[in-house]
Amino acid sequence: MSDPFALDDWTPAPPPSGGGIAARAMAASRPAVHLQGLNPEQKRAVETLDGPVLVLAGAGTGKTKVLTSRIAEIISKGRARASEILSVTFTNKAAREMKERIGSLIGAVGEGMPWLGTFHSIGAKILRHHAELVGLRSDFTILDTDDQIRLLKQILQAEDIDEKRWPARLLAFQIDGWKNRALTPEKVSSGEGHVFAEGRARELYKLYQERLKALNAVDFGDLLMENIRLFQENPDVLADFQRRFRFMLVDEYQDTNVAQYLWLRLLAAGHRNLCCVGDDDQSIYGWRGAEVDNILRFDKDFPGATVIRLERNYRSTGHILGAAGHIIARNEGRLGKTLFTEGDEGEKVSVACAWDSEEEARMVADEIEALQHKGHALQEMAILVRASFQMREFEERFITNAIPYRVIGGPRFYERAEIRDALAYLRIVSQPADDLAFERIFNTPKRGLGDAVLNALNAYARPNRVPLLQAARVLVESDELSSRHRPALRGLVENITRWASLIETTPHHELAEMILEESGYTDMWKKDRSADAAGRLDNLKELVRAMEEFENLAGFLEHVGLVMEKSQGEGEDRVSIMTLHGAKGLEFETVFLPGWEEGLFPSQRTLDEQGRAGLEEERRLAYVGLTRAKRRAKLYFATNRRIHGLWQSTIPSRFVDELPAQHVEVMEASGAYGNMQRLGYAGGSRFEGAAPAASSYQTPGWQRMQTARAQNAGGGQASASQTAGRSFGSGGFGGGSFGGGYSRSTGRTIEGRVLASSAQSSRYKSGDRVFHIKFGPGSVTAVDGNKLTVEFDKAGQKMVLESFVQAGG
DNA sequence: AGCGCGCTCCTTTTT
DNA sequence: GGAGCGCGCT
Repeated sequence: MSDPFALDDWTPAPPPSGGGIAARAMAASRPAVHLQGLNPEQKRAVETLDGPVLVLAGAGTGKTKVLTSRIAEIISKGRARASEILSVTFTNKAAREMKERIGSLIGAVGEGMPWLGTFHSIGAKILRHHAELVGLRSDFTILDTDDQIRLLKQILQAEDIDEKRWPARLLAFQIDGWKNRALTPEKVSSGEGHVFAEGRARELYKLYQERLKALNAVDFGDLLMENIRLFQENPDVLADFQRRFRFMLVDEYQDTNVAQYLWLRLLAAGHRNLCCVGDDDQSIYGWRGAEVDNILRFDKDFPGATVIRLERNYRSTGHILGAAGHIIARNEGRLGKTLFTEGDEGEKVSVACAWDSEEEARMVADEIEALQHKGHALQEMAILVRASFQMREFEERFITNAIPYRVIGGPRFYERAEIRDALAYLRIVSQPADDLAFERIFNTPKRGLGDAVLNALNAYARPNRVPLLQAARVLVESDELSSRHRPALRGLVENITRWASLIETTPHHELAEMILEESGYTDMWKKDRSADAAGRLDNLKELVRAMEEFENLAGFLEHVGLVMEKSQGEGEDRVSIMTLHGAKGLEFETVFLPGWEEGLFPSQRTLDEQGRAGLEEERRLAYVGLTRAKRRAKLYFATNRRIHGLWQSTIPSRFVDELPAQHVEVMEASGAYGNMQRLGYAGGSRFEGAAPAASSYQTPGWQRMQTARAQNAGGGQASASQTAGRSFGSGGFGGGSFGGGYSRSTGRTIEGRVLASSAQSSRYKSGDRVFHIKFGPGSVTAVDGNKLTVEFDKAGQKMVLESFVQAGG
């Protein structure tokens, strides 16, 4: 097995040379490639190496260029080796991009950037190396959201908490929230602990952490939180890392949460060479724990920090920047930047009104076709929506118009049921103690094993503190199971054992193929008549193919949860459909922004839950959307929209009103739709009469809109109260991950319901009278470890487990 | 153990 | 409007 922590990687570097002579000579002898083409601010951001630096990089100002050039600068000046630079990103995509760009900047040296990665992958790497210090083994499993919820469900059931009233998802959300703030169960304030299940939240959180430890598992939040604990409890370990990381770089700093901030602060306390790059105006992840405050107070957290603003935009036209800048200027509590361009003004941002969402989609589709005829590539166009339910309408329209499109987002590859099943097989083979994996595949494909068998396994496993697989091994040798269940379970156990024995000798992707074949898993899908079965089989093949890129099974499993992504039809000329969130960091010639209506965008729910802060975040989202456009931004709103099945009349988003008239052009309704449009919005819209004059922007329509808005809000439409009353956070998490019903039938564990008294070895001897739950009274005739041979009064001679009998009878 | 009905929910998403 | 989930029936 290759060790990702090559010893060399961990030996302290020679003392900092402050720019070795050789390095300096090299730097002087040839022009520094990485400094070419940087503007003065960028150059300053690249060359200010010492001390804390905050680079406020507006949209399209060359942020990634600065980050990668800075790394090149550090290395070429000989200030640190590649292995002494920590650079963190949020997504694997960003990390990959940086690796590629560094590679092309500094060539072969770039290969050795072992500490470039996401917060989570770097956290995992550190944790694996010091697992024992936080009560884990180094082969710990990383649970994803799905596993997390399954585990919480078990705990809720064991604690007799009504899952209807207190859904596991809500608890998961709550726990994630605490972990985002680096709060261990002990640190959760008792007030906050009361938010769930009559004040039992804290206790449940604690139970959950105990279960994780028992399973040798961590969830995503732990990857950071356990790192912090590791550092705080082991100053020597922390000091090692502080010494090691001579330079630290952080991308998208505005998205960091409290835990990430603490982690960075601990590590940066050594050399203090921390460079954070971000844009407070693009902070759109507050709802999942990001603290804009981190970036706003950077210079207080890190006294003496150099703050550099990048405001020269290389992406968008003047009109687009003007519109975006005017909107974002309404936010309070920002550091303040004004983007400018030396390019042309370009086309004005257009705003158009549709009667309903169907017409909106049609207008967009027509526009796309018109642009296409003028020779524009579909690849350079994107539809950015606020919520994914808006996507369907566009897909339908594009299908009828035969416009090729791709939906970005959607369920991720490794969240798909068939992939998770396959991974569970690989996990149980590679880590026999992985109970969650065992439970998942235990009756998938169907083997006639259900809750009854799982309960029996647990009844043995828990008191004896052995994994379920081990319990199964023991139980199939006894008569505890009916003649129907035993062969099925035995078959599974023997298969797993055999597969495990092949790990060392069989190439891992071949082993995977063998497992999927022999377990009957591929057959299960081959027999499945549903429409998506073929796609699932393809996905399984894709999974096996992806495995080939990894060195071994363990290496693959480590990365799959954190890193794997689905590659979909890249390179083809298609229109992209995605959410505004998903569009961050991307750019397109033409951007369509539909659904600018009150309630949808800004989202009513965000407003209800987070008030002013929520509104500002929505406004940043609008800013992000507009600044994705290089040459054309086209906004739309509909006057009617079906929400939750009912038609509702809607009013234009306040963000439409916030657009500056001089950068905006109001589109006239064209052709057949015009009439409908007026019908739909009698009297309210400044788009009525459709005079695109700037003046129509200022007051009259605005006043009426305010009235309409007030009426809408006051009119007590169910939406507001309904929304407020609903518990939050229950939606979301990759809807499709649990696909078919089959995956649920793996059953659940009733935890803590121990059927038999606890087992101690050799409690019984020959001749003892015992009572068995199933077989009734009998006499022990032989003892073999924890297995008893009993002559039952009614059932005859059986071999049973000690933990299933009681003395007497 | 497996199917089918009916109830409830319904932003954004990474790791 | 539609999908998922749980329960209850067979």
